[in-house]
Amino acid sequence: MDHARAGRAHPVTLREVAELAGVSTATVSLVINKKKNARIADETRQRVTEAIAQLGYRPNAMAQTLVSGTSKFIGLVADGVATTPFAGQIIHGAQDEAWKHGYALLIANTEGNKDLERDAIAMMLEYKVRGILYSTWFHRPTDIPETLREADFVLVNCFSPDAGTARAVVPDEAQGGQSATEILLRGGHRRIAFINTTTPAPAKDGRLQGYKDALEAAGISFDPDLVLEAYPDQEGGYGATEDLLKLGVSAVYCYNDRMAMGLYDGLRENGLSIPEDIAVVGFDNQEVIAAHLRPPLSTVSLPHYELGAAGVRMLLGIDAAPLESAVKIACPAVERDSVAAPSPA
Amino acid sequence: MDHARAGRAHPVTLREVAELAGVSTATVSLVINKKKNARIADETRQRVTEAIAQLGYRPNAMAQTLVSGTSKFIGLVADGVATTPFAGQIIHGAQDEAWKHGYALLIANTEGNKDLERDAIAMMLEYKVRGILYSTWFHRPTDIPETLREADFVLVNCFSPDAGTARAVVPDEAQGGQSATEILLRGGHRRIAFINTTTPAPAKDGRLQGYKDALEAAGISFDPDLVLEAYPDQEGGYGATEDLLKLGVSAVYCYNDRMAMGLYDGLRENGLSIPEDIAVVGFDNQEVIAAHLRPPLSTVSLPHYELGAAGVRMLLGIDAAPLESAVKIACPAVERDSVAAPSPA
DNA sequence: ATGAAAGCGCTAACAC
DNA sequence: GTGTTAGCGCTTTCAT
Repeated sequence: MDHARAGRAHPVTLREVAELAGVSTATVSLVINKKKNARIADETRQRVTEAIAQLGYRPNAMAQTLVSGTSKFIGLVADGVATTPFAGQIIHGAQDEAWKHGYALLIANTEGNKDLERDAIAMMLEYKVRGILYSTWFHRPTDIPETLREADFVLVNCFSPDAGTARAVVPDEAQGGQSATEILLRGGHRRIAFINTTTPAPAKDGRLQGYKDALEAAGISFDPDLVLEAYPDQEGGYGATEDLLKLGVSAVYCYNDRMAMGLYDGLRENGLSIPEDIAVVGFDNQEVIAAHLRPPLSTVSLPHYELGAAGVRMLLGIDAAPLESAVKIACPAVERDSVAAPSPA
Repeated sequence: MDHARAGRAHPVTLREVAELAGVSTATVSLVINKKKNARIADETRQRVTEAIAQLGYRPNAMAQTLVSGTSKFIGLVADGVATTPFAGQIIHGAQDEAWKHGYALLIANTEGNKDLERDAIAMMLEYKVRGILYSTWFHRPTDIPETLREADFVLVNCFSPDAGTARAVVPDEAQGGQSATEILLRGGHRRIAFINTTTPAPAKDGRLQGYKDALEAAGISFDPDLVLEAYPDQEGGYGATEDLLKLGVSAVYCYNDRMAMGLYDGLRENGLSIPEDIAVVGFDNQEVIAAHLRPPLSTVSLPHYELGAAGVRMLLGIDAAPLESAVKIACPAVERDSVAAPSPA
């Protein structure tokens, strides 16, 4: 029988294992860490392994870290990703990738509270994290807390207004906007409206730019009258219905899925059906919504998971991370049924 | 000027602070930890404080932990809370509460992978966590991994089938179901349908029980014919419309918000309006959906944030945590506009 | 009121 | 091949 539980009362130490196995602590350390050029007799290794199992020994990571100077932790400070439905995927992606490289995630949600943020960063520094991922729940410029610079860090889903001063990874809004528009273009639409947000943000500019790019590539000239603006939620989308209808378009690209959801209601109230009477695409690919609207919404995905994963890769030096400008992650199109297949020519 | 950044190259140690201040390391340790009965001359304390600031000293938490034997970490292993939109609030609640007591959260998302789970728990044990919160993204019974017992732990949003063997905190499904039904009862409805889920789970039984309890308390006898079942998502709710309409009820209580969302579509297609023709309430209070449906959905909240917070309180011994049965957290009603005020008598 | 010294559990030279 | 030993940075008696 083993003593797997012994750890609770009095943690088993390396020394105890060594004593039981009748070897020195150095030897035990060597077999545990499977050092390549550690020539250990098979018989000895055997005895040690047994002793470890028998005592239910677990290395004390704190002691290991103390010796090596740096822990196997990666800190993730978030201003609200844990709070926000889908941005939580940033955590998920970071945690998976970190784990893959033997790191554990230490997270702190600050809700934008600067004091809390400072404390969180201090805590991470004290625990000798390998580095810190500083993330925001929506893509935006951000100030970099002074103390953050004491650590190795990368900005995730945000970037510094002072270029060349920090590594960062953000979604490629323009490409996303272009992909969204292209879904409509492929559906045979030529006169396409864009309901943008009223709120200033990189996404606002990027998604509009992508729309223009797609139009241009298709040889359609941009018509500013086809761009509406509304608050980026269901109510905003619903409220934009009337103005949209005056435009005489056959398709709409919405700034986000929530607006598309509201627009669905507005359109339906006007007796219009999707995609027959009007095609719509959203942006964000907010699962609960997009996948389950009637009809399911074609949209473009905000790559939160990838942002988190890329962030740790950049932090660990696995992916290149230029200081000059943020790395952009693609926003892949997710086609569902809110855009009909093009009618045969 | 200070050397706040010095930490990067060569972390400042206690010893260096001591040297600069011209005192022993013991003294520095004392002023840092503000020991109560440490009589330190004001002047000395002053010099130490200055030295700390000047060098930008940060305690090495690993060394502190090594000495004390237990870290200021609380582990959170989740089978998918980071992945699932609203269950992420468990992380949020746990993190806030942990922080409040000076603990940091170490999280691991296992996606239900048992190997990963074992590794995650091992890692937490090695980092000498104060305890572990073992959580699931939906309320359900769960097996307790052997190694988990090596730590202090509490189950969050799940419970052990073997009663009396683990501390646990779960949502009070029955009370929630009762509250949901009561919203309808208060709206003057007497003939109320319940669209339950087809998937077996504590929620299925609890939410039904609550419905029965509310009816009974109102003196209405339970009619099994008024209970439908469907898959717990939008499509399920939409698909149940037809059967529901045959029941001749004036109100429906849906197993969750997603079903309610689908039902909205079904009802609308039948020319029925909410809440005039039929009142509906959901369950879960999934923000993106419930708050933004047309009309906004009255529902009952799954207390994820509270579950996380209560979990750490139980772990730290702040809240009582009986071993016999899971602690239940209330699911508060959130009234919006999908149920009309009762018509005056 | 402050310093000296032991040691927390582990790793890494360096012996033998 | 394996043991000895010196720390990693800190806390904590115990002296003084």
